[in-house]
Parts: sequence; C-alpha cells; structure tokens
Amino acid sequence: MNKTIYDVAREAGVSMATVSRVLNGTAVVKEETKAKVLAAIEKLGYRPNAVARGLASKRTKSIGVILPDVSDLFHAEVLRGIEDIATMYQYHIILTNSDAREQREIDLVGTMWEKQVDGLIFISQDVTPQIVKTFEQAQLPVVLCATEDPEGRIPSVSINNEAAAYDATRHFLDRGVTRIAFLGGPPTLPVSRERRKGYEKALSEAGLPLDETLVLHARDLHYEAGLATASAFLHKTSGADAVVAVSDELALGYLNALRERGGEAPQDVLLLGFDNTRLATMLRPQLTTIAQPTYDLGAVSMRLLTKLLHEEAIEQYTVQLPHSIIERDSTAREARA
Amino acid sequence: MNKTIYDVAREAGVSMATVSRVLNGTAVVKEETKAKVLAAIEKLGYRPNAVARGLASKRTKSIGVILPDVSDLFHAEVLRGIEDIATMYQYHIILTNSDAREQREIDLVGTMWEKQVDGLIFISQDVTPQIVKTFEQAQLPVVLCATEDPEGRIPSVSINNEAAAYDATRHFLDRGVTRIAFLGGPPTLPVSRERRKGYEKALSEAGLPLDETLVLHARDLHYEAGLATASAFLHKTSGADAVVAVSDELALGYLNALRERGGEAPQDVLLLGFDNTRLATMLRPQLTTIAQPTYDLGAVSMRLLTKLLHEEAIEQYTVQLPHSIIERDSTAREARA
DNA sequence: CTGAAAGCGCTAACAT
DNA sequence: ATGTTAGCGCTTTCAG
Repeated sequence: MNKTIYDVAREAGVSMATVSRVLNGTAVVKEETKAKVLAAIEKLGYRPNAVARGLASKRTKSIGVILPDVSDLFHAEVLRGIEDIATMYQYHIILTNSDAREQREIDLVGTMWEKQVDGLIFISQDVTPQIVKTFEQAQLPVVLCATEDPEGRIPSVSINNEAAAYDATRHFLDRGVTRIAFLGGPPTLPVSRERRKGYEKALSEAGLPLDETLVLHARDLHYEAGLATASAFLHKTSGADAVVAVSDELALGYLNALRERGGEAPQDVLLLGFDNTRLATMLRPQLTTIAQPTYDLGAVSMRLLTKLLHEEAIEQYTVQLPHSIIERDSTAREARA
Repeated sequence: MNKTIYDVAREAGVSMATVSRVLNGTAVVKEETKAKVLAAIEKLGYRPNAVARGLASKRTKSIGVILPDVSDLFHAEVLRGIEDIATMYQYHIILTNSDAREQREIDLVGTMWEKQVDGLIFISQDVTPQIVKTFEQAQLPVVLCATEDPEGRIPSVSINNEAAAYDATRHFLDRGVTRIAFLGGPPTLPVSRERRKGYEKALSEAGLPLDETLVLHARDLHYEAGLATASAFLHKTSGADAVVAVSDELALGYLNALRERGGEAPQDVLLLGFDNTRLATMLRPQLTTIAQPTYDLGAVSMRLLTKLLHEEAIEQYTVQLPHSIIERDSTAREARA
C-alpha cells in the first residue's frame, strides 16, 4: 500500500488537515510544525494523490487539448506552445486527435468533461454551430486555437487569415506582378475561404479581374494534395507569374509538380507559402512564406485559458496574433529571366 | 450542481449499485431494469465522473507519455501511433515534454505517479541507470519506446539500430562504393553510437579500414545541426562517394551544405538518411532512407503496455521492429558522372 | 494556528 | 438480480 496523508500526519504528530495546509499553502502554519511535516513527507517519500485531490477540490489541474492530428507539423508545434505554458502554470495536458471529424470532436468534449478537465483548448479547421453548442452545454472554459468562432462567442487566439492572404497577394502586386495564381484547400474550409477572400480583395483593389483559371483547390493542406492538384491542373496556371499557396506543404507540392515538367522556382514562377514551417528553410530554394506565430498560437491560447480559469482580468477574449511575410529565395526576382 | 449516480438511481427507482453495474457491465442486470437505468441516464444527461471512478477503483484509464519534444516530427508521429491504440483501448494520454533533460525526466515520472496514471510510455534518447531506478521505485508499468534499457530490464519497443546502419553501409558496399562517410549525432548518444557501430562493422567485414576523416558528428539529429556540421567540415569528407546520415534531417543538412559549394546529390555523392520521415519524399531528389516504422513504434509500445496492464500473456518484453531500406533518387547511380 | 468531521462521486465487497 | 455499506485520499468548513 502507498503512503497517504494520514501516514504523514501520524509521523509528524499533527492532524491531516495540517499536512494538507502545508502541502497547499492554504493557511498559515507555524514554522516549527511545518518543518516537522516536511520532514515526515521526506522521510516517507510521500506524494499526494492527484486523483483524490481532484475529487475533493473539484479541480484537476489538467486541461484537455483536442486537435485534428498531432503528427501534423503545424499542430505539433502549436501543441508544444500549449504544453510549455501549461507546465509553467502546473497544468497537465490530456491530448486527443479528432481527425477533424465533427462527431468525434463533439464526443471528445464529452469525454474531456468526464475526465473533469479544468478547461479545454480546441483546434479545428471548422468550428460548427453544433460544436459551439456542445461547448456551451458542457460548461467548460474553452479557448479556440488557430480558429475562431464565427459568432465570436467563444474566446479564441488566431491570426487574421484574410489580411494575411491579402498581404501575400499585395506583395506581388506591389512589385508589378499581376498574374497571380492561388492554390487553396477545400473551398468549404474556413481558413481556405478567408485566405481566398484576401487574395480576391487585393486583386480587385488593384483593379484586376478575378481569373478563375488561376485558382486551384487541393483536397487538404498537405503536400500530397498539393502535388496531386498541381500535377493535374498545372496547365491551367501556366500563365501565372506567381503563386500564393495557403500552406508551405502545398507550395512545395506545386513546386515539385512544376519540376516534373522541367520548371523551377523562382525562375519560372515566384512561389509563396503559408505558415513558415521548418520546411521553408530546409528547402532549396528557401521558401518565401507568410509566418504564423505557430508556437505562440498555442502559448497564448493556454495563457488565455489560465486567465479564464483563475478569473484574471481579460482585455481581449478574441485575440488575433500578428502575421508577417518572410522573403526568401522562392520569390527572388533577380533570378527571373 | 451536476448529476451524480445517485440522481440516476433515484430517477430510475433503483440503487446506485445497479446503476454502476449497467455502467460498467460488472454484473448481470435484468434487461428491464437496465432499460430503466439507461432511460434515466439519457433523461438526465448523466455522465460518470472519471475522477471519482479513478479514486474508487484505483485505475484511471490514463497513461502518461514522456518524450523529448512533440514538435519533433519523429516524436509526433510516434505519439500518433500511441494515441490511436490508446483510444482503441479507451485510455487517455497525458503528455509531457522532457527536452531530453534527465532530471526533468525523473521529475516527470513522479508527477505522472501523482496523476495516478495506469502506465507510462517513455521515449528518450538515453535511458540512464538513474531513470531505470526511478521506474522501479515508482512501481509503474513502463514501456520504453524507440529506445532500450541497456540492462534489458524494462520492456521496450525499438529497432535494431546497429543492424540498420550495417544494412545502410552494406547497401553501398554491395554496389562497389567504398569511400563511405558517416554523419552521426553526439558520440555519446546511444542511438548514434549503435548506428556507428553498424557502420564500422560493415566496413571491417569488407576488409576496409575505418577512416576517421570520413566520420562527422553533429550536435543533435536535426537539420540545423547537420547543416552546421557539414558546412564546417565538408572538406574532410570531400573524398567520399557516399554518405550515411543517421537522420533524414541530417542528410538534408549535408545536402544543402554541399549545394552551397555547387555540389548535388546523387551526382557528386550518394546520400542516405534515416527514419523515412515525410521529408524524404517531399525533397528533390527524393531521399533514400532507412525506414523506421515510426507510427508502429508508438502503436506497438502502447499495445504492449495494454498487455502489461491487463495481464495478458506476453511473448516478448523487448521487441525489435523490422527496419527496411527504401531506395530513392538520392542514391541513383545512373545519375552519377 | 490546529484539529475534527463531513463529504467529493464512485466502486466493490458483502448481504439478501 | 439488486441493495447496503464502506471506503478510495484528499480538501474544506467549522470549532476551538
């Protein structure tokens, strides 16, 4: 059998309540008795049982994280940000993958509740009304990470996707490049839709017509999808001088499809990605990209959640982190013919 | 206040024990009363409190995962394997990053104990005696993943690193390539050491002397380290016809360093990596690599842990998964001058 | 400043 | 087949 708080109390010659007090610092304890307790704890090698503690206090010091897929580089990096701040505030992470399936996401909120997590960080490509409803029923503090609630009722930390794509497109326009292709994800996906909106806005502001033949949609944001889509439809965009891809992986897929036909960037087309994943610097040419503060997205989400949990004052329930454009070789114009 | 098992019992007109029974299937319950209970649960929207359950049953259905860094592609993929199997067996994952620091690893085992996890999956570059001792004191079922206990006392799932590097080296030797460089990680790191052993063994079997000038050590297994080391010492290995790098990222680092001097693979050197990360197919040239069954490493570890937890029969406490060599363009000899 | 006692919500004997 | 009754190990009033 394992040591309990009773054993410590007996060993120290005090009551269990006192032990609890020195453990939690919930009340002042005389230095002398505190020392006795600490000694007893040390001697017995006692460690408090967090489960019992959770039951009695109704706070488990654990928070749930629901995300589509940890093995996705972007999510893994966000998660690292979450975890670091969680550790800092003494919270533990209970992690689950949703595979971006709505029903599973909803079910997971339920099992997270069963686990009595103190709060939830939710990462999804699409925060549907169903899901929002689930959050409200669950009565759990939730922070959306890298997404927003369209209705704005759930606290969130994200970037302004429309503005980011706008900036990306403007980057080319400002340099006199006007035939700009867009490689997006599924048209229904909010991120993809917002970015397309930014792309279109920049074009129309510049007085350019939207040329549908320059718009491609991959089935998701991964490399394989980018390669497949670009391979199949490269001819559509053959007139393009530049490509805005909504993820670094998609950009690379486009590039490799181009290479299959003997093309190269930036010589044949200027190429810009999204996310500034490690990939961007590992490639040759290095990839110009819109940097999302990936790690910070997670870190700030977790920080916001701690504020929610500790009822600290909160200025902003919906925070948008700044993005930036990082210029690298894939858009180096000097290299162009 | 939230619904408890009492509320359900009252609503259904039975005792709480009966509710518990239909919830857990721990005893036969008459169909009729079972239906009443289920109806009551449904009506009240009752969900069992996993914390209370954990305290009473002394099993939390959660397992701890300690790994160096989730944002590392390899670990993230292993983790996904763990998580999938965990979900299948209804376990939850409590995740923590150790940053490969021994003291932190040891501390984390302690906090995992506090959380009353049913078991632990431990991923580390170096399973020191200190850590093994910690496991034994903690009395926790542990499975080492992607590493082994040198003493063989802790169950583990890994690959045979020495054999893998041996095969990689032989791959070149069998094709008449004899000047083979080795790009390893820190010499003290077990993985790196074992792989070097395999490299040396293949050479000596072939009657070739070990040429120290062909051996490079990066400070870790990441791209940046590979680039830095290769940039600084490329001249040392300039006579090499082939390079065995102990990770895909390291291989890419070498390649990009080579490119800085106008070189390219496979034209100037045949290049082989390790791990078969997604990177390998995303690059051009695509990278020949030793495939570790990354996902399976996690999945099999978790499966082994469930066997430990459920006291199922176990044939093998120390399993080695098969590796394989995947030939791609980076070692295509036809392309060589 | 410290102790006694009542739960937290559930499982698991032990009865019936 | 179902009910009764102790706890699980801790936090948290409430007294003193």
